[in-house]
Amino acid sequence: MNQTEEKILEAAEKVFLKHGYDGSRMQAIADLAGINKAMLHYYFRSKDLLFERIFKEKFTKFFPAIEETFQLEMHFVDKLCIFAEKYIDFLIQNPYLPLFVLNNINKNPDFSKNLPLNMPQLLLQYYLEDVEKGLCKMYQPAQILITVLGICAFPFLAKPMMTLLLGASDEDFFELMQQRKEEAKKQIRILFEV
Amino acid sequence: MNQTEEKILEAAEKVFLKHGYDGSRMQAIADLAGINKAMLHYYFRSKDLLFERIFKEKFTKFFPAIEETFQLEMHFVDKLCIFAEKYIDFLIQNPYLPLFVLNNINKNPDFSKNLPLNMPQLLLQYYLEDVEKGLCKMYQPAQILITVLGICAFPFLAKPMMTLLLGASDEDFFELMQQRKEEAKKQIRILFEV
DNA sequence: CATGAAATTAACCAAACGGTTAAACTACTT
DNA sequence: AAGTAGTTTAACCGTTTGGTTAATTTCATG
Repeated sequence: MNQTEEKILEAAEKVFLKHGYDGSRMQAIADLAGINKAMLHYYFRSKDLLFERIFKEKFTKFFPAIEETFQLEMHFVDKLCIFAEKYIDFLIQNPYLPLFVLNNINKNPDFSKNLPLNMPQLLLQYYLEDVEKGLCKMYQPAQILITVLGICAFPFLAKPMMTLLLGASDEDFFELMQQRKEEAKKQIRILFEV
Repeated sequence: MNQTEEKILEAAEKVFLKHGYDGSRMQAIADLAGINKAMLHYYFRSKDLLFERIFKEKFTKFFPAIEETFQLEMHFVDKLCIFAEKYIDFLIQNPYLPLFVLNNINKNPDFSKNLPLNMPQLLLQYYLEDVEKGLCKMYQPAQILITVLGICAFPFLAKPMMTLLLGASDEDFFELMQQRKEEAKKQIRILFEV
């Protein structure tokens, strides 16, 4: 890929993730990329299209491919624990992803509707298999998704709040999330194991 | 309070909650209030001040006063269950509150820092009392806050996502949150009861 | 009913915004 | 060295934005 194009995408990602669509300025992206504003339009035509480019990628990453983990031969609960740990690890490196994605699903649900997304159905499918075998406690499918995603992603949605409440630095939060991995697995076992 | 002032505040609340600070237009607020745009500045001077007025109120509501509930003579877990039910009931009527508040804590942490807020310390204080008495499982204080708030508030942060995932209507989501109250209490008991 | 302060409006303003244009620069081909 | 297509820039454009102004309306008080 073109070097300039890459610089633009890197800058756009940072600016959009931090300020959201409405709060982002094309000039700010250009400045961060160290190029002229006209280049943004030369490569991506419009703010909308540049944003879509970034959002699609982030949306996909926020709902990760889970086949690899969930095809393993083990109990669903164990798969969930592996997933949780990996997912939290990923979010530690992308702490602003959840708030960004949720905001833009909220703002433009019709656009998000057209993006490919099979993670939730897949997760529920594997879940129900184990429930039928009596290997996993029964909950309503919707509650499963809320609970699992909430355990993993909520801390990151609430990161600024936690910083406020606990006066925690970025390093403190990082440490907290390291511990959260164990906490998440513990909770998942308590909630789902028969 | 002045009738016009009230109309402005009602309109501003709706517009700001839906579109956020950056996505909101003073003209849109004026239109919704059915008045001239200059009136906004006549009563509130600037967009910033009008927004602050709304945000302060929403921030306070998002971290509700919990003394009343937690001063009751019962186990902490039972208090938590009462709190969770009341809080979810409140959020059912204010579903966009969590995303709004979290976004603006994130955007302007310094401003939020100056707002009064004792709910978290209070909650932890009551928690630790019961832990010492051996009436409640031991967790790290920070994890308590994340877990409890996450159980209650995450579904509302994820509302647009859930709508996307499950194709749920507003009524479906309302029904889901009614059930969530029982789910939340169940989870709290499983997680905290000795 | 006169009057003056408060409330309300239409018209306006400067700055910021996303986007365009035409010219200039770069690098490769012949 | 001339030509050419792709890249980059400075300057510009029309619109939108938050905010202001001066004039008008409203209304309680003497």
